[in-house]
Amino acid sequence: MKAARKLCLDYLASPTAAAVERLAAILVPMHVEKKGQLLRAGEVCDRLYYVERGMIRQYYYKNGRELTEHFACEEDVFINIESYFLGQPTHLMAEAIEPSDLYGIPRKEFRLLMAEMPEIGTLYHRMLEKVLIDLSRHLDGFRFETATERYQHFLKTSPEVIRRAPLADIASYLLMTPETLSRVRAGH
Amino acid sequence: MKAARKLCLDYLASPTAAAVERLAAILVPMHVEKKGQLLRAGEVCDRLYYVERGMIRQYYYKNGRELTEHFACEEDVFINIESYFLGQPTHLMAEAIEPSDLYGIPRKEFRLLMAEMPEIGTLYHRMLEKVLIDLSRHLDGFRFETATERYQHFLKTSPEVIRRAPLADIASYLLMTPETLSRVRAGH
DNA sequence: CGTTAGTTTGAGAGGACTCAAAGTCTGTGG
DNA sequence: CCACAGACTTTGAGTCCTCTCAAACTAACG
Repeated sequence: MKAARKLCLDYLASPTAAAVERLAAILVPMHVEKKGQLLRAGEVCDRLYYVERGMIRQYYYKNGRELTEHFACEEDVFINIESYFLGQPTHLMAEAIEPSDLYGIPRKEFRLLMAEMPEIGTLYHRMLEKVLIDLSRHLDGFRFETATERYQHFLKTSPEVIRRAPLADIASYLLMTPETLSRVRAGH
Repeated sequence: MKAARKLCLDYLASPTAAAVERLAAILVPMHVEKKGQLLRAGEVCDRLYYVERGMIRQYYYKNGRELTEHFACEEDVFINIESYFLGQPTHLMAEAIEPSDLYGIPRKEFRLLMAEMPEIGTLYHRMLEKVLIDLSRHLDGFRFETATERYQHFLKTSPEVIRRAPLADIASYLLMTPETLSRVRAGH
């Protein structure tokens, strides 16, 4: 209930009590230990996630290399974009970097709620819009920036992740090797 | 009317006649000549765009360099993400690469329609979902790929753009200099 | 048909990669 | 509570890709 209210407040100017209540009713609380897998390759992700506590890392494999695609911290919503939208088996996995408490929002129930309450439809719009903004800013940070600039920029926008996530994960997220990140960090 | 129907069919399994009609009523037809500016820096973009004919390029300046962020061709929807969602003046501009016919979907009218017809809400969801999928695939194409690989991949997924857009625009879209793209294309 | 924008080619410099090895941290079991 | 094994991070050397700067070439448009 508390999580549902927080979620609504994050995305709606003045959520109604009814919306909060109905949303709370479909939220699925989850707990994952450190290094626990939330989602494995090949599974279909039929829920959206809201992080209440901890930190989640979405990652996948490419040419035998593990690449981190996204970090989600407290109060973040994260989505397995292709799998959730298209209902396809995912190549994107998710694991907890820290012990984490999450809520899942099941796709089907969420859709039904939207059809019933336009307010929930708006909530979903806003979530997607935020994800889009974040993604497009992240992409912008890659355009003609050096490894040092990418790191500095990320340090400014997400100091929490820098502090709490393993270097190798941050490195692949910032499109560089762990060696390069280590040197960048040392100021070489 | 024809455009509204096409748009609905692109995103909804079986759009109702009412939805098509109401959508058609708010569409704003536009024509832009080659090199014509659709949107200038500092303006607020309060509409979504649907391309009926031609090709549009979204771009911005970074460190004195012009960077192409997105190409939109026939039947594509494109959005000025930050400006449209946040109502802020944009740094992202848009110009026509070819003479183009577009339709604008004004934000306010679109929102009102959504509140009235859940079907239109779904239309909007689907549009955002598609933009997200495209963006996330585009980003994936940048992770640890060489200039040659980025080009080959883009050639496969968007041969039309390669054929019709200027080399310099494609180059910045693919995160390389025009010189590098020229060499890549020549197979050096 | 000339002027200008766009594309190609060349040479040299530098950032980031790879492979390799040393050093440091962390957690588990004795 | 300490010691050791494995994971993580740092440092080093050499290579290669892509950048920059520069100039030649080509195409497009008035």
